[in-house]
Amino acid sequence: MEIDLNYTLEEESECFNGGEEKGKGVVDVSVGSGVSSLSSSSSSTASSSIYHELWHACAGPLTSLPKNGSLIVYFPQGHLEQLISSSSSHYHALNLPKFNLPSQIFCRVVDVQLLANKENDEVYAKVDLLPQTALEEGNLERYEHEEGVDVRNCKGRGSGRNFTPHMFCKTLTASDTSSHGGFSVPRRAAENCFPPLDHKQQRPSQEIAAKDLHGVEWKFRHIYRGQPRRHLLTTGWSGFISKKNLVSGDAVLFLRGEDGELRLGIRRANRPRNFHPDSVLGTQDTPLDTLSHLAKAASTKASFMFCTIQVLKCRDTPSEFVVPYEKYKKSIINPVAKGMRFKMSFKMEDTAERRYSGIVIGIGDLDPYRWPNSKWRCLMVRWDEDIVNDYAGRVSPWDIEPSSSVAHLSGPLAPKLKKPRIDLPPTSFKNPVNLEDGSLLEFDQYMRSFKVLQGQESLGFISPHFESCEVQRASHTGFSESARFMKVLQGQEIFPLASSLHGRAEFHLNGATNNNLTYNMLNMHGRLIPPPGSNVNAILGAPLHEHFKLNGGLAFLPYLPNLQGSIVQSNVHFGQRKFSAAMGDGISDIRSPNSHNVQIFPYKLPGTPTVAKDCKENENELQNEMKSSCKLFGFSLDGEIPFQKSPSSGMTVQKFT
Amino acid sequence: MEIDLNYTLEEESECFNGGEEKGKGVVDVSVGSGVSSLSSSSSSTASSSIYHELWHACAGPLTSLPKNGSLIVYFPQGHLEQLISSSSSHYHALNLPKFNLPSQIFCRVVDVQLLANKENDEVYAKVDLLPQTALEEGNLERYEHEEGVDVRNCKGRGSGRNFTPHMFCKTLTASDTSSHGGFSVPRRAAENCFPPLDHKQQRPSQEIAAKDLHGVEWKFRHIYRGQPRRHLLTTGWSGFISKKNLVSGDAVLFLRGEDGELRLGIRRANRPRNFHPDSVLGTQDTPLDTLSHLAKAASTKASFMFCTIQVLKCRDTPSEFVVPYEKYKKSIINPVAKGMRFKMSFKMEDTAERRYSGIVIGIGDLDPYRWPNSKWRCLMVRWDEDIVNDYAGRVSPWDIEPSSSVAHLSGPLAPKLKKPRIDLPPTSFKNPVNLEDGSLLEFDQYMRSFKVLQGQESLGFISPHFESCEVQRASHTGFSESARFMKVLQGQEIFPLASSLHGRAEFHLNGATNNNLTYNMLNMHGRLIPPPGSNVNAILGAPLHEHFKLNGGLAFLPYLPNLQGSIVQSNVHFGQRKFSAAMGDGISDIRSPNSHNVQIFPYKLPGTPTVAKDCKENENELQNEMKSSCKLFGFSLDGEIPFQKSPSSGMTVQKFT
DNA sequence: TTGTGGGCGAGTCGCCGACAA
DNA sequence: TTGTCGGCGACTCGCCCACAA
Repeated sequence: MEIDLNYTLEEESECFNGGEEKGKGVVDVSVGSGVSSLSSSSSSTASSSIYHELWHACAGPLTSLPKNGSLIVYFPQGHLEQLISSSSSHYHALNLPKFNLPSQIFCRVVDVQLLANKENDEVYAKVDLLPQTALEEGNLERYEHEEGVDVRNCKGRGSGRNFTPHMFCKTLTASDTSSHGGFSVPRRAAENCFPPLDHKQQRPSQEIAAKDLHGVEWKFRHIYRGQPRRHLLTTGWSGFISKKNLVSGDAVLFLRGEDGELRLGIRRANRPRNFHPDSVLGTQDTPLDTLSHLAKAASTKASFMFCTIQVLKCRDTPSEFVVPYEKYKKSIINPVAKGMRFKMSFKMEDTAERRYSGIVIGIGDLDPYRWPNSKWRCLMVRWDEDIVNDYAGRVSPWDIEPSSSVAHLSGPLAPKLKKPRIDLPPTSFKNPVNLEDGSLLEFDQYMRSFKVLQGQESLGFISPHFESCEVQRASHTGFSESARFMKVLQGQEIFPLASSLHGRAEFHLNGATNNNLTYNMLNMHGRLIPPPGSNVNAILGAPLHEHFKLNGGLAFLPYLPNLQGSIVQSNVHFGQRKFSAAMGDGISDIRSPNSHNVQIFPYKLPGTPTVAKDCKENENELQNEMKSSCKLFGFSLDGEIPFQKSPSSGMTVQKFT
Repeated sequence: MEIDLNYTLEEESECFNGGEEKGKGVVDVSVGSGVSSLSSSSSSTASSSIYHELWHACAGPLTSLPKNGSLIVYFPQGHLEQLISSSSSHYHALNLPKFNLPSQIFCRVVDVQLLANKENDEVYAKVDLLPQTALEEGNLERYEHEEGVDVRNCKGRGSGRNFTPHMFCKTLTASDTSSHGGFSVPRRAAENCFPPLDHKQQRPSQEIAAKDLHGVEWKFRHIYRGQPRRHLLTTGWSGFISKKNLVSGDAVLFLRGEDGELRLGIRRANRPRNFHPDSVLGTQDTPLDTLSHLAKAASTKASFMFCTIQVLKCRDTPSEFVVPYEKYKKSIINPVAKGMRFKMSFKMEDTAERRYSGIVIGIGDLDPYRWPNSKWRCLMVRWDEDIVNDYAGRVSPWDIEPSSSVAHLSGPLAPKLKKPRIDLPPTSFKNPVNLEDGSLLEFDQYMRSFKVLQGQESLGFISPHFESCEVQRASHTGFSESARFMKVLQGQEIFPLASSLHGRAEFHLNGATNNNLTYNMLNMHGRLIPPPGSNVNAILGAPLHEHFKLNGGLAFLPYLPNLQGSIVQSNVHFGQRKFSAAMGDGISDIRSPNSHNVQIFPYKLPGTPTVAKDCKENENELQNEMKSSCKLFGFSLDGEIPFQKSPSSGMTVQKFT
């Protein structure tokens, strides 16, 4: 007899989309004696336990959560960093106001809830924190058995070899996700997790039902057929695939509870974030919410504080802004010094643990404007090996274990400085991070060596129009962040002069004819460098006549999607003259780099009243200015500069097509 | 010969979804000599003009825009109000920080751009404003021909009767939007707008192509067939419908330019906003962006300011926060006084204009915390007729025309006060706004009459536990806003004691046994009232044993989706005791009112250390407290109070199912 | 003149075993 | 043991007209 599940599935899907009758939208599994509001009939503790397991299975092996009741140190800065990197890119750290929050807050964890995003099934945790206002750093009595972090490992991933007998997790194949057929269940998995079939029948089949993290029940037809015989999920499967937006490479997992109840979850492949930029907006928490939330809690001295932690599966976005107090304390007791060598271990996706070593090359604030004197990622480090994750440039003191041997910066690095084997000419200098011997240079050392190589120290390189800025710090970190810029340049001729400076970022751009142009860009808060983890699809310093149609004086303004919505002031030194420009929120769409609509309002000299007043004048002046400057610096511009603009809106940068 | 457009349409749709090759994502039609970046071959002015028309056709007849070059007064407060009401409900006015911006800024309009949302084709305008810092109110010379607002009317809507010969607009029928067939083109429309068919053929057909606001070209097969003959769009149509998410009731419009170029636009039916709460998040502008933008502009005294105006089609969400200077000036010169009668005209959807009259019953700040001394909607008014739009309770001085006859409040209203024919007992008092004679009472008058009716002024009504609050204002406005609460109560027994007060909102709840309970609720900023235009799906004052399973002491906490994410502190007077509770961001999902997950942290008395510390204690105390209080006020609770909670997270309110 | 519905051909979905990795 | 493919039945989409409002 064939089982037709189509009708019931139709019902299910309606429920998932907008209905409210079955289950709660958000699963609430309190870690303590919490009641899972999804448990319908069976014992509440058993139900709670299987959800707990399902949640951790979905979260993956890398997830660590603070322990209920433990003392922790909470870093709002890190929290916001995570929120910003995970939420829509409309938010940018630089756009957030300064809230005058303490950079660290001592708290007790009073509740941990395991939740799941209703839109995309992404798991996250909500942690309620109770500030310990009476506690100051250090005068807190040692808490017995203070472990602070509750680590649960999900056993393995990928096909086969699951040591938890009642669970399996399979990475979806192309066949599994195609519209041509169903889901091929691994034999062992079906035998362990699904109810036994009646093998007396010729093609044994049954209906199986499994609830997801939201309590929504999914029904599938489970059949054992084919030659050779195999387990398949057929009817109902394609609906599941499309509703959950699963693609090959994602994984599904099934769990069987003690009572035989089936649960299923999904774990998406590590696709680039913002893959569906609009659908990820459905998250409940925005950086603004969190900030104002915290600010209010702080300003009113509320006894309770709420803090939602989004657990991310992406390895290089650490969610470690809730640090066990003991761990924090240890790192404070043994302060880290510049030049200190250290080790740090990373858990890998495959449950392995890798240890890397490195050296502390500086100590200082990540964001001195908003979070002065913060310990969050205050250590600038250089790794002995290449590391591409978010710990690349900066770590927090509690992340690392100091090594016994303390090296001085001038020691092991000096030899490298003496013989920098850089033989690339500057115009084709594509990747200055990885030098020939695979090592990394201190930034200023690199710069010096570079200048020596160029033999240009007194020539055009530091030309009269170069306004040297107060380099408060020029470190490997800065350099690494510059390298991020460079990574996306795709062969364009540009190299960083200095970056990650407090107050300003300087780029030294290479013109088409090997003449230099100093580009000085800073936003209202004095920082340009995108926050760690963000991708910059920047087009920096494209030669004027090659990539852009020049509609104004500032066609080389970079396209920085991360700055969308922020006000950026750029001061451009062009020849002897200095141009200032304010770039507004005109960058229209992240997903269409070709269609950015940057509005530039040039005002040639300080004091020039307005552009709107009389643009015609400025336009002509700018025209001449441009031409003479270009000539001065060796740009050859064929014919007239196409100088089109609307009279009142300044100028428009358009990509040349 | 049959024309197969499927392939080309496939191409189109790809372009629309993510491609970047064709056209700009956002149409830029500068009002001045701006260049439409969509114009490809034809004369730029003609192309610009037809886009201008298309934009206005899509915007509808109610849209008014500030004129380029004109002087205006800009009200950030109104701007935010509009942004908040149009964007996702994650934002709430009360969550926004105080930015210390001036409530009004004198500006010159330096550019107006007509734009369209890429996600949903919603039209909006971007207006660049240049603050006139030198100008103070009044010392600005009169500007010649200062009209300030550019009103363009889109001719009509709905089927038929279009007076613009080269354009038509048709509301889609069920057949038009079903997957069963194509689009039935009105005869006149096809003849006027589409290229003529070759009627010598038996079934004349052609391919027509039209560009939408984004410059994306849509191709359709246009055929003249059937018995009787009619014009149809077939191949290509269903793709358009599904890509644009059109449903029956929405409208499409076609425009033919001078050169024969076809354009098409859509105008969606006035569905309730937030119909697709997640997809509307795709808008570019968030309240935060705007606020920080403005704050920065103000703090850095930038010469330029950007201001994006989202033009809304919904009639009762005015976008009039950009006011022509002359209009503003007039309203200042002739100040409005309390008691003054006035007229005000509303443009209707059908191009008609209706005039309403009313009386000014008060003058004062809408939001004294953030925008003190603002003229934005500072007039509290009562209308002679029922008005349900956003002007119901408050208008701005420039919205109204003062009538010649100035009436005093005590005059015409006194008779009504003397004989309030209210004969509804308080327990069944469902709708106090519309009294029997259809008129409205002043709030305090209403309250007085009510008390007289009750004969309770010295009894339980103002009971010992009622903590009278500083009623800074009790006006019709306040009352009207309370009425909004009431509108959604659906027969529950509740009436407002006072609301829209500065600093707090008070509700007097009716218990099941006709005993009173004072519920005093305020958020951290001292305001509870939702912003105008928001819908409150509140469940206020539901009798304890009837609608809720009581898991804690505060089961009657209202469900207020608009407060999602905000911290609300509620002080509940229950018997002689006062309970305080902080409600966090636990309300989990707007769309599932049954699944709200309010977390309440009760602290019975000020000074009780924490809940987390030892909940058991408080739990028992609360149990007893609850019981005796209930007894005191005549609630009958059957058996034990089901007192379930997780030990550390306080209490949970669950809807009884 | 135009909205709705039945007829019906073409395309897609999804269940099946064959075959091979 | 299980991923992919061809075969093929069932279903839906969408073009056509009839019919009626």
